[in-house]
Amino acid sequence: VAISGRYNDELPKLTPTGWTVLGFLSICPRNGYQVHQAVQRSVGHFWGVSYGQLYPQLKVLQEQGFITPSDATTDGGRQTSWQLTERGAEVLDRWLRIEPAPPQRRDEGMVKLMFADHAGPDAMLSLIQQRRTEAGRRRDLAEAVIPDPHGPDQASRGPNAVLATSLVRAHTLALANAELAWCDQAETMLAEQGQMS
Amino acid sequence: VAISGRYNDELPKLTPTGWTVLGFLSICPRNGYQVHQAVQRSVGHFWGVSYGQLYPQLKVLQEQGFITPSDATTDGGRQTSWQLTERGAEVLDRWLRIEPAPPQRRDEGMVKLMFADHAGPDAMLSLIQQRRTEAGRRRDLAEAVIPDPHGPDQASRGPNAVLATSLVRAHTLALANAELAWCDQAETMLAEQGQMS
DNA sequence: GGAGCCATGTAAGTAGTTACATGATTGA
DNA sequence: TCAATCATGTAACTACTTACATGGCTCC
Repeated sequence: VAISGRYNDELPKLTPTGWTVLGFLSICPRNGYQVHQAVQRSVGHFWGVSYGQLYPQLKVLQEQGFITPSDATTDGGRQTSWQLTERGAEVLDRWLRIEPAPPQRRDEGMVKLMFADHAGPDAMLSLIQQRRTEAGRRRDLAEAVIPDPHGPDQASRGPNAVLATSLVRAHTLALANAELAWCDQAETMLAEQGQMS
Repeated sequence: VAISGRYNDELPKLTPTGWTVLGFLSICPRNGYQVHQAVQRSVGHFWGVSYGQLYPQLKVLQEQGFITPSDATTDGGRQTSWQLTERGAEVLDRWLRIEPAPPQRRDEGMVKLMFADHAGPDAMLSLIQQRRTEAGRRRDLAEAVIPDPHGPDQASRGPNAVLATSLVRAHTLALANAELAWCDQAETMLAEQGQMS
């Protein structure tokens, strides 16, 4: 069934994390540790990358020829800084154009709230307050990140790169604020219910 | 090291999905298929339960003595309706009181947006529009669910049960609306950027 | 000379999805 | 009688996390 030499549009199989790593290396060369940091800082709350995934995936990316040790690895060579190859940039571009997997959420706190009436109003209140703290922290973190057009993450990228970063930040803020507003609403409703009984 | 007879506060090990199933059975007796439906309908967009998890977990729950075939299994016995045992209600209550796992998100679309400047403004726009459709669908679904105080899901539960359902619904709506608002904002910003270049 | 960060990895375990398989019941 | 829905399950696979292990560098 093979139509030889015509597999240009078949994407190599990488885990989602692998693609993410490739994406972060497309911004600037980094070692594994720095990739981890960058992920945490910028997309940490909707995409995690643990070391248990990171280093094996770096190896895979290299084997596929998508990344190569950077010229800038001036240090003794202990830590290796990785950069995209031309082929890496190519496949990344193609990956970006195919439809993303639908977002997944696993929100145990919300599930608990669904049944928390069994445990009484105090349990419900506690669940709401936990959300508030978490959402507040998320908002503060996102607010602290001011996209610096001259930082290593933005330099030598087009103006759209700054835009992309801003959009992601705005998204985090929008959702965090919505969550906080919901917390207020929820507490009010809970209090009202309490008065009636 | 065992202090005999004093392990009252150790919770049995179930997967998060197992607890969720137990929670849904605490509302009213159901068979596996119905649990799946109920989960989809009410918490589907932040908690999924696949059959590959569901049926094995039902078996575990039974082995632990947390659920038992319902008296209401009037049918020939082909499909079994499950209900909580007293012990099941007890452990559920304790599970509700311990702190929920932090929410997990895996949002590939957002990650792509982060790098989508490589692929051009059209790719960015497409990612935003996909989010819009998805968020719209989510909002419409949540809006359609009017908590019915007399339905099988609410009957014989206290007033707080209706409250809990409403809170979850409000949460879904709040986040979906925030997402939609962000989409508008994002498209505007993208258009502005386009004019400048 | 010790605390804390930088840096790289591996092994075992967990939680979950997908695809497959089967068959009964119901309504058009 | 055929399609759709109801109903129950298993096997293989995937992606990810946690815990562990190691060691260098830096600043106080």
